[in-house]
Amino acid sequence: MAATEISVLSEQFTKIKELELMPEKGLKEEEEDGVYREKDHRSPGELEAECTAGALQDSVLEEELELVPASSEESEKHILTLQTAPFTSEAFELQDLSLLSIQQQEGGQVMVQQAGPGLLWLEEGPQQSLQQYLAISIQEELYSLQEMEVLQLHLLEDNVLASEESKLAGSLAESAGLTKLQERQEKEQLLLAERTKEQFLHLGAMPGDKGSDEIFLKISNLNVEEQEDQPIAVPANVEKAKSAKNQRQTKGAKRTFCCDVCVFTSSRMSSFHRHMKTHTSEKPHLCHLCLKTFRTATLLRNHVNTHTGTRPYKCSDCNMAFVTSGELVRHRRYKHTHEKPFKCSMCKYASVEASKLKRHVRSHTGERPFQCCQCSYASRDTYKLKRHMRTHSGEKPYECHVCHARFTQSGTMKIHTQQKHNENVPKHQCPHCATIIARKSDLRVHIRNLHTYSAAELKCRYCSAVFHERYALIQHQKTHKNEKRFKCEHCSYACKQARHMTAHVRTHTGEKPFTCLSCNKCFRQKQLLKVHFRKYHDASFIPAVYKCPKCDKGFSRWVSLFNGLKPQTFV
DNA sequence: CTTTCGGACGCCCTCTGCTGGTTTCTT
DNA sequence: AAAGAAACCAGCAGAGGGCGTCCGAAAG
Repeated sequence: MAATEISVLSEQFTKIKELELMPEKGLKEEEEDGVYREKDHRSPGELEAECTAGALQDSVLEEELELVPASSEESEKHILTLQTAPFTSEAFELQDLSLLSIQQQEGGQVMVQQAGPGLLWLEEGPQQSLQQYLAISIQEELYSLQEMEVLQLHLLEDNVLASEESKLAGSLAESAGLTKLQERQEKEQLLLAERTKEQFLHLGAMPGDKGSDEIFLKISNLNVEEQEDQPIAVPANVEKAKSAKNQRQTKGAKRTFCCDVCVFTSSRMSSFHRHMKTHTSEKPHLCHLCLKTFRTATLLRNHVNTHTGTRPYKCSDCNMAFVTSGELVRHRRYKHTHEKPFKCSMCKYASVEASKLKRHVRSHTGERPFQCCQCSYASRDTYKLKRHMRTHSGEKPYECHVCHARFTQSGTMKIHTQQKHNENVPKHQCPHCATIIARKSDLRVHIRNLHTYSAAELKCRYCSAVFHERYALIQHQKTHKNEKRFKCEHCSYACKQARHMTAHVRTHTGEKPFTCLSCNKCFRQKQLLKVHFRKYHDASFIPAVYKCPKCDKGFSRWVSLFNGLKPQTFV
């Protein structure tokens, strides 16, 4: 590793050494909860064998862990392989791991506890000292647990660092799927390691108790020099983590090949090799049209079909055609046979695809796994969350082709276009009255407001009639519309409006509430006062004069002029 | 080794329905 | 002119259909 990198990492380690020592709590918990109960009676060698239950486990040279970095020579380099396994706590995330400390137990086992950000601490027990600590720096990224298995870890131990070479060798060492290429690289790295007399530490992780976020790392040294002719086996399988007993493999027993990158296991070597290819980026099949590469010839052929438009699987009932037979079968279920093999146990829903049933079941369970990162909204599927995110981004991807108004959802735009720019707009007739409403949802509001039975009595404003439906009340009140329902108590006068009756009643009472501020003269109506004020007190007021076109005589009111002309034909 | 098949995931679409602000009509 | 009611309208979310693609297991 370059000197500059060393200096940077040394600085980092300087900070690490300033941290408080971890308490022994982790050790005690471990003893109490019995996580290591099964292992306690075993020798370190057995423990290591348990860890190396991969295909090539027998070749691993075991060595009891030495976790005293201070005793290491300054030139010594380490490779730590972090072995992960499925955890009982689903909430476990790697960022938690990056906060862990590692406490060493007998036999090279270590317990992991919360420590400081980005650091892994190795403790050795009661006799703690800074010299006895290891710190592992994790690159500044988030990793899945699977990724952790191939993660390069820098072991910071005063001046001791993991080298780039160590990283490569470590990656190889942890890989149980040994392709030829990997094997070749491995040998090269082993030779390299031998030259530099590297010491390999193997760090295996195991799950803690149920519900616990703890993981347990098991560390052993791998002496490269002593296994140079043997492939490095790495504790790889997941079953080991689940049940130690099941992992033990004896001669003659059927072997299980376990992928250390994912949870895949197989009893057949060929299947295992085929699976391991999925973890490589090798895509030897090239599309000569777009230069895209594919892992298998079948995938390439299907892809080329998308270029050529070749869809060999044609539906006999419609014009649709598909690249694969599976697509055709599914299409026929959707469109023609309507076969729906996936049935909901809680309702009558059935679907063509399992994923649709899974999505549907969430409407029963209320599960909303897709949480918006900007608000409290969570959706039941990815599409709804994506659609919801437009409310935050303001994105309006749908544009009306006529008026160019933009919309967040296609359906909103569709109804806009239909009702704003189409002539043949479908209308919705209210089943209870003659009202026609453009939108079905608004018709529903109309029915809710006007045609829903009301327990409370709805009384007519003008008579004693009572109704239980708003629409009936309104219709009834309209019957009062043209009748002169305001009748004078003192004479036969009747009118349509209350304000007219108010003014009329004053003719009986003599009330004149409108007083001129200039001459104190009183009037029954506001309008009369207004006319009076203009005529007698407003100097700027110019009265209108209506002249007769025949004799040129002037009148102050149009009506007077009109009456004067009445006997004649007025044009 | 290739093909077939089914499962799974993702993307996009439509239909539906509710809500609240705005506009129009009525009184 | 003002107030209230009803219709209009856009925004938004729920539910589900349909298809493209990838993958692994099994069969040929």
